[in-house]
Amino acid sequence: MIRVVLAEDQSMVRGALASLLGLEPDIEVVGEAANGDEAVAVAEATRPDIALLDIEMPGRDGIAAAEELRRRVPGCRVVILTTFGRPGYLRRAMEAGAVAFLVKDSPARDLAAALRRVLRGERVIDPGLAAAALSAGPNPLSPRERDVLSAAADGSTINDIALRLHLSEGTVRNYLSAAIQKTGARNRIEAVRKAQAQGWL
Amino acid sequence: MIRVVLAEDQSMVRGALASLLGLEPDIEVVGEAANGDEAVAVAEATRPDIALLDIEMPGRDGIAAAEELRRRVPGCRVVILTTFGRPGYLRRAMEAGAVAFLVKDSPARDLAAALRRVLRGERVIDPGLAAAALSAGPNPLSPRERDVLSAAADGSTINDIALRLHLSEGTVRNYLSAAIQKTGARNRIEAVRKAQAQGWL
DNA sequence: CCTCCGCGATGACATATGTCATCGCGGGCG
DNA sequence: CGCCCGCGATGACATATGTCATCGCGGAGG
Repeated sequence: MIRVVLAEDQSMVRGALASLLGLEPDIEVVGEAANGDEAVAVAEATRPDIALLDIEMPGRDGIAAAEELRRRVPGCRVVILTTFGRPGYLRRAMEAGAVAFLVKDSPARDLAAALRRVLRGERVIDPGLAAAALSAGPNPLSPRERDVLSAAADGSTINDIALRLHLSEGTVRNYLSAAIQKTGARNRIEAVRKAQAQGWL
Repeated sequence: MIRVVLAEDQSMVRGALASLLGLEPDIEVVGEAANGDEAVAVAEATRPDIALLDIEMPGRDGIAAAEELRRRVPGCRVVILTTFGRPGYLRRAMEAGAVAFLVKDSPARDLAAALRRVLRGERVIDPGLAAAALSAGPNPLSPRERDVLSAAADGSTINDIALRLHLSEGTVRNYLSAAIQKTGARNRIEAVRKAQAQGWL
């Protein structure tokens, strides 16, 4: 039996995925979690073969959970299952020790097949996505540029960001300007959207 | 048997939901669709008791599909199942003829229960969400203000929007200014986010 | 009939934003 | 050691954005 822990914040989707995996005779869902912290705790308690993690979750996200799991539950292989095939997500997931990266709009039947391949020691990554991640290159934003761009995402004004990050307004403008250049955008909104599409935030 | 057509764009989630419903002895998934147009076509062909529709789908969305279904397949009851419990979505779904509105982060076991209640003629709506929709009031944005705000969502500049909508720059600024006032925002980005959170776009 | 409201536009104005040059500090690296 | 790079800052400048007053048109409704 392949023992799986499932982490996904939307309960209905989580329950549905559990039922999908339950159809397979050789797969057993031994634990469920609604966020990254729960996922680590449940995996420590149940020692599954595979942790199937969503990325977008409140609190600790799936990628951070993957890093933690590598340390705390070494025998557990991490599979990322996410809505968005952002190149940056794939890169970060691999760096965090994931062995497979699946997107939710591939066919349902692929899921069980991927888990079996993972248990045989294979890595499972969509070839097109892998190519996109490689051709897109690494994240060009410096840590501080990322902070500022993230802070700008919700419509905050320069002043808000400066106060929140304890920076001068001019500095914020400079970082924002740099981020706009590096993303090839024309203003901060485009920069935020492009960076998010790449998984750089 | 309750005969259900399922529309959801992410195939893995769609397959998982189908398997979840398949566990119920009195429910049968008789058709699946990946977008609103397919949903209408499949429902016309299979005449299900219930159409279970996601809102966010490419092409015709779940709400537009609900309207179409009311005309084309009158016996079919529409249930909306969506990620976001935005007040404006609920309102629009009800106006489009939906009889139930479920959010994906309620427990998986609620889904089948809701479908049974719907078949008994009940409406199923989360009380808290209903209250939020009523207290938020109707969409205060005029159709044109919505157009302009939507066009601004991707980081387009005033000039881009003016060209795209065949308006003068000043007019675009005026509409944008009005939308900012009505949403209580401080700039267009906040206005876009607030309007989206309410389901006004 | 008159009024209100949405649509579309113009002009003027005050700020906010984006860009650039330039500075100092400090850590890593050949 | 000298160089580069990230961080933080300042000042100046050109645009972009947001606000306001005001106009005309046309349809809906008291």
